[in-house]
Amino acid sequence: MAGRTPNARPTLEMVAAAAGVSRGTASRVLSGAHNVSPSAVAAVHKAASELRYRPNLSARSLVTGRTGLVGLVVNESNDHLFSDPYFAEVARGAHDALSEADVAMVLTLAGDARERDRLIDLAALRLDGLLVIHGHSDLELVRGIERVHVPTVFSGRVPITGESHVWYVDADNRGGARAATEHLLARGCRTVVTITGPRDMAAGHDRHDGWVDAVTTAGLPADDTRLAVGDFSTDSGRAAMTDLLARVPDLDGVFVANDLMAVGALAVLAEHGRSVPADVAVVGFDDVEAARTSSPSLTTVAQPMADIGRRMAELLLTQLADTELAPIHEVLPTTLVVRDSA
Amino acid sequence: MAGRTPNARPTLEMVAAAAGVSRGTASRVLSGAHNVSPSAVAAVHKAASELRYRPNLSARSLVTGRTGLVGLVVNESNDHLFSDPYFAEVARGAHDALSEADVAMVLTLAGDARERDRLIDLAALRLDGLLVIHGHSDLELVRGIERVHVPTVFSGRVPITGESHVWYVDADNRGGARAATEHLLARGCRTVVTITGPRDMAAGHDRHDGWVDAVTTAGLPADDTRLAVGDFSTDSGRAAMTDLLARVPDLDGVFVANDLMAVGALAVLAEHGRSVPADVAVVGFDDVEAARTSSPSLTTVAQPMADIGRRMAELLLTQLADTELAPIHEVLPTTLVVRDSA
DNA sequence: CGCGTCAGTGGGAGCGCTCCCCTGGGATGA
DNA sequence: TCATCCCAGGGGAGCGCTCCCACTGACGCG
Repeated sequence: MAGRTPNARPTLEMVAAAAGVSRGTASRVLSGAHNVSPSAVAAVHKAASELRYRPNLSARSLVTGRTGLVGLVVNESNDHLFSDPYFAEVARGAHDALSEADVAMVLTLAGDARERDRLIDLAALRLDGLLVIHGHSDLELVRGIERVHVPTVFSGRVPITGESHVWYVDADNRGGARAATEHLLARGCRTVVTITGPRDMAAGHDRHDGWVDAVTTAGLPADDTRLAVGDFSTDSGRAAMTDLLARVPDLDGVFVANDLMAVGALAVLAEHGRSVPADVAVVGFDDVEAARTSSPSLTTVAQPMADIGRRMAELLLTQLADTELAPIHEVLPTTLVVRDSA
Repeated sequence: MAGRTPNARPTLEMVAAAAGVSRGTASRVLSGAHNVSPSAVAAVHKAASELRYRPNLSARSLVTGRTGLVGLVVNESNDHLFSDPYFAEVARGAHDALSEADVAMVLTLAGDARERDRLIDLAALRLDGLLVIHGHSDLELVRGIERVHVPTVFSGRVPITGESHVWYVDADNRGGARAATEHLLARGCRTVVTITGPRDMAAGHDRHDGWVDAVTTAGLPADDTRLAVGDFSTDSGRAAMTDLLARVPDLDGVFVANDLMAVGALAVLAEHGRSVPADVAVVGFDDVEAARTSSPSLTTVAQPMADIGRRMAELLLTQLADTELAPIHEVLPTTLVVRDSA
């Protein structure tokens, strides 16, 4: 009685029968009609919608070799990056671009080695491509992905030497940092220090370079005595600012490599009685919510996060369409958002 | 020359041949060996690993009717919930439980009607089940999902009347709110007001009820004059607190339905010269990062977010294994975390 | 010693689709 | 008028797998 398929989903065969054409013709109609008469097209569409036909994607995949599935990989061990607006925005941008192409996004974590291996397995098994939100540089991950030959686009520059087929989309971290620092200089700051991110993250590295660019161009010193290293967290920003205040008491401008650390720096500055921006001007990076709500509100560098995600998805689609393509590296512009802190 | 499959992936057939058994036997071995001799098991495993065999999941799905794909649905229109720790933690818990069962998680947004329809389409098309992180109650979404008969588990109570097959996992919002309010009462607060969340979110509704429970049990008034409604954002917490201070000047305890609003309330209290907790004691809900870093640090109700995700996944897996099961509603306990604000 | 039983195995059928080759017939050109 | 071309459409093959049924041979029991 109650078989395994009480009301079995209609198949292409049934649609074809209802439309009075063959399965082949119905297939042609349903996947971008070529060489089909208008009457057949109409009949098939009518039958399909009447029967509420939905193609069986497994069957399609079996023959096309495509799954229509793309992995969204986050390589952070804990949930910091995961609950981060950067992740959220990039994911949303990617989601939008992908869903327009009828591709679904599989969320995968690759924080530790076990998760990484599982991901690579999964990718080889059923994913057409990978979108990797690449926090700290994870060479193991890059190598693992290359080994299984799955088309991939990274967010953030991937610092690989040698012949590598890595595609990526990044914000212009260096240019943004340079612009931020130049803004400080233009305000009249003469002792511009920086709080950088971790060295093993391309974003941290590049933003540091941008600061160096601007400071040296202005003929000022950009050595390590004018710099403190944080880890992109608010607490590390506090610590770095405290450290810098002790080492460079006459500082009058700070470029902080992200907003969270900048908020920490702002708090320390206030505790030390330094008025912002009168005594010390501060510029952050990212333009997250906290930049608007801090006091004073934070001048910062905005990066087009949703666009990064969207562009990653588009490049992946391109790569999927032509696997032989040479790697593309795309750098998206940043914009300085001037608020009260500088 | 360069055909479409330069080095074609090995098939089960090839593994079977290499192991000297039939395809049927190889299949049996690879999917939980039953009635297979130890020697055959060993031979198949050896051949499979030597050939680096990976089953074609599309082929498997085609015959089993299962895709091994579960949708993770977020029904917020913007990225607020999406970048929220609640989402991050629930997603992580679900991810862990699911990946242990070799099920992948497809991230899907269902903020507006278009996205919702697309999701329902997608679900009917290729998803075995759905995990819905249900912010505001979206009846359209619930109905749409029921229509396509896809097993689903919601996060958060789903307030549906009538016969409905909804499964959900929720935190004990009402009990947590009651405990929070009782804590305020136990400290000696006599005029305990509340800032609630939106009425159309079950969490907002239930936390309000918990406050009512505790306040009325203490023989105190719990009417609408002692309450202000926010939308779970920091700004709305500020507004609500300002409003309450004007309407109930002698208030000495505030139960705020989430931490973000509580942080806003704390700021307003400070601006009005009310010392926390000496003049006014404040308790929040959620135990997010901000609760630890606010000043004073926030006493709050922690909910087991990762467990909610994990449990949702487990219930979905149960449901997948036996579709006839009656709906399960699970409520997970919360814990009061006492810090400085109360 | 013959029969039934049962673990172990082989292999056919078939999931629903796309691809591709083939046919039929109308339009075209000689 | 007849050969040629081409466009629509039909339908077989086959993707890689699981399911199931039938078969084999070893074993136990009457």
